[in-house]
Amino acid sequence: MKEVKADINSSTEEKFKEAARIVFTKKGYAAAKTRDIAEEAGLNLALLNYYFRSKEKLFEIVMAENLQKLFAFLAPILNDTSTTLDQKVDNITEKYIDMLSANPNLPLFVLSEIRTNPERFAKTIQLDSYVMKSHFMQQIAGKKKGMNPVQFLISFMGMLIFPFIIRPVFQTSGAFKEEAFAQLIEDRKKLVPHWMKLILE
Amino acid sequence: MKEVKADINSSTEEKFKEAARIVFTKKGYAAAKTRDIAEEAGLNLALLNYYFRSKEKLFEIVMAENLQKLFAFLAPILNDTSTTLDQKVDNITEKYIDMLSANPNLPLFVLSEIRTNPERFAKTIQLDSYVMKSHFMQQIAGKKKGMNPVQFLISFMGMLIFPFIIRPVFQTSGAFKEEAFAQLIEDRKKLVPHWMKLILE
DNA sequence: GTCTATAGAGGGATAGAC
DNA sequence: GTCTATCCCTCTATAGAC
Repeated sequence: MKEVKADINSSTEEKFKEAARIVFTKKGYAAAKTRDIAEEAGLNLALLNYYFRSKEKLFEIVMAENLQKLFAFLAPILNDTSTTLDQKVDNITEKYIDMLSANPNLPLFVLSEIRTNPERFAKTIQLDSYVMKSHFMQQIAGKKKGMNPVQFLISFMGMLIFPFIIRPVFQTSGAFKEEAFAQLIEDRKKLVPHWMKLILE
Repeated sequence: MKEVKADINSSTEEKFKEAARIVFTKKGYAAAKTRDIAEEAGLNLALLNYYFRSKEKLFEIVMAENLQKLFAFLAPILNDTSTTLDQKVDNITEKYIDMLSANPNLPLFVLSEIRTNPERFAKTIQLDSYVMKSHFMQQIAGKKKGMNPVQFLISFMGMLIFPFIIRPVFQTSGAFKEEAFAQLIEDRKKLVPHWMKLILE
């Protein structure tokens, strides 16, 4: 079914996946045409179906990797019983901002697709075990008695993710240059942990 | 859902616009079919083109009203020179959460469409005059010398908007019931202003 | 494995009767 | 103003040559 080539990253299959990442992320599933993807990959349209059978299948593969990027590496941090709450906040902030800086369009793309087609994700996302009942959440509950830990979680995630979501607005309105935005993001590595600790005190 | 008097709200044109709001918001521009909209409106497909000439035109009308809802009522609050910074924070929080509760899918829909087609919005959004240089931003700059007011603005907006954006994730993952989410949102009317004032101290 | 050509369905838009 | 029928282009997917 699949021929193993010398260089994985330049294989036909990988070219399609990379092109699909770009086109899907830019336009969304419905507006992305298989022709766009083939052109972006510099390859023939028929080959796309030869390798992936359908647009839908290719999308599922790309999206699975995106979800992996967004959620997977959080689990071990959230459930590390050897770190304090403050250390977790520092750690997550640093790692998440770096990851999002490398993939700035990921959050809005993933969230858009979940919104327009929730059924597709119903089985994929398992917040309950890894996040909602994590050591991290228990630490929050222990630290600040009156507070609902979910409130803190949503606020913290929002502090990290929202700037990337709102970026297109600043960009198209001309209110912000690319470099100014990058600097603003970088500054948040210090600001966000500081603020979140204020909230927890 | 909308049960107002005869004339305007039950006119054919208004039925299409209401149906378009629903279908566009649910599926996004590209995935929404004009046939879906006509069916949702309980009207004939040909009539859609008779009234709006094209799918694109109908979308522009609906989106203009959405942008109005999202941004317009902020301007007078942000530029009210008779209120303190704290009052503005309270005021915006209350009004914005109410508006978003009534239109929970609005933010993600609008942001998705801006992302997939930024050109369409380049002229529409004028952050500069009404927001970036507002009395609100000047008050922040005056209150907390070292801080970039934009950092505060993004964080504040994120605190208000992000829960609505992330909701589909909690919903599809089954981690949250509808009522639990509504309560969580309601609680934020108190929490968010409290937190934002901590950050400003 | 890679190509050209095309089948076949979907969907935006219009003609024309009433 | 509202309908039915239909045009016609676009897009996914496949057949079949090489």
